[in-house]
Amino acid sequence: MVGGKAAASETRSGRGERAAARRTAILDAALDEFSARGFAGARLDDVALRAGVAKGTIYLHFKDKEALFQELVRTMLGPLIAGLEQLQASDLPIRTVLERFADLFVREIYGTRRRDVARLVITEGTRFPELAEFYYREVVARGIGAMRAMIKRAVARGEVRHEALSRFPQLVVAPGLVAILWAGLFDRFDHLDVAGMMRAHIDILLERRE
Amino acid sequence: MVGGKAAASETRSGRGERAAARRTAILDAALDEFSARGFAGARLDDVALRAGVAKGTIYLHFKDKEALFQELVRTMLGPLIAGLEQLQASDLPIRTVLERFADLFVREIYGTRRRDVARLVITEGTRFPELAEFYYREVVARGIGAMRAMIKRAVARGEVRHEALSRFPQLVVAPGLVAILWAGLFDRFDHLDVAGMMRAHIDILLERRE
DNA sequence: AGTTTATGACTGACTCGTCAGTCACAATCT
DNA sequence: AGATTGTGACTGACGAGTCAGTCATAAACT
Repeated sequence: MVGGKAAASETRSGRGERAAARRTAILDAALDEFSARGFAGARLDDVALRAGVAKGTIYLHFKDKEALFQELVRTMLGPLIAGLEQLQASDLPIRTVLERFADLFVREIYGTRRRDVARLVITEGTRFPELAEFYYREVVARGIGAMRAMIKRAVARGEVRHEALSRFPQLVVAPGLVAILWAGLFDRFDHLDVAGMMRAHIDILLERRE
Repeated sequence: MVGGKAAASETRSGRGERAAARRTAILDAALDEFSARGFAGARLDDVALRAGVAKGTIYLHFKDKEALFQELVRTMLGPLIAGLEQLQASDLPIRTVLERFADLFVREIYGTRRRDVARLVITEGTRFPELAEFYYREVVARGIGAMRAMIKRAVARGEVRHEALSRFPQLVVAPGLVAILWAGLFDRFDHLDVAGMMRAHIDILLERRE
């Protein structure tokens, strides 16, 4: 059992690594509990239990319940921003951009636990003005801005006929939101083919008929 | 004496009327509190205070906190269903239908407190499977069904070129959802012209360029 | 090397505020 | 009067946050 969690041999990985692993375990458990019960409904006792840690340990890593929640969102959604900036920079045909965007969404958000984090932002955002602002500044404003810039270029090139789209980039993103919420609320009654919907959406925006 | 609430056969301003007024006051107050703090975060003491009623009175009208919440949703969203059914029955051009639909949405949902109720369903739905199911059956399934039927007719008539739209009626409704969520989360940073967005959306769906 | 001392990560029983739900009594009707 | 409706102090459970104490490991010493 080399490299077992017991770590009979320590070398460089003594306390620091162990602490980081615990932090991660707590964040993982917190995501499960917050997703299932919401911020107010989640119990830190349960988070501790699920993380295999004593309740007090949580407070060694996070100031309080709210800090744990915010840290969770930042940790999960932060890395996503890079991908956004990247798309904006490129000067590809709009169809390619939108297809990549949809693909990124389905693979990196809808298909992962980030979907639950996104749902948490949506459902708890109103009660965390600070979090909503962070999310707006770091993700939404940039995303909308990038989208708007790309659409304007595409309109100028004649790739997109609907000039109004650049005034309402939200229209481009709307189906993604629906997908996230539908998954949590109604998928058990009526499964939604998200990838198919995104494809249809792009075809409509770009006026490809069938 | 069984049908208590319906028996308003007494004096014009009898007890039945007073009771109904109290019930309404409680529901109003509950909407405020649930909207502001979510289901778990709302306090019945505050609901009572806001309604100008003693806490015990709430329990004369509603079994418990959850029943109050569900009753609130049912009361506010129930009447809406009628409007939906009506649109479905008509055989108007698709553009007219969509314009009326958008108008109905902006005036009767987005512009009223029903917007908050809708947000509550979205944000709390996962924690109330029963409510989510009610909402799916009574509103979503019917709405999606009606929309699908109308789009199919429109496609057959040549009014709509995107056949895929009938497979994903969610695409038609998506901007409405975005509007509701945007209002609660980001409107203070960046105001969204909802009516304008809905108009643009319809133009895109129906391929009117500008 | 072995032995001792220092460190701080970790524990979990405890405290203390909070809040859904109750109930004995009061007010208001008929 | 009796019946109905309303009240708000009270209770019991629950859960966030604390802290005195434990123990594995690292550092210092011999």
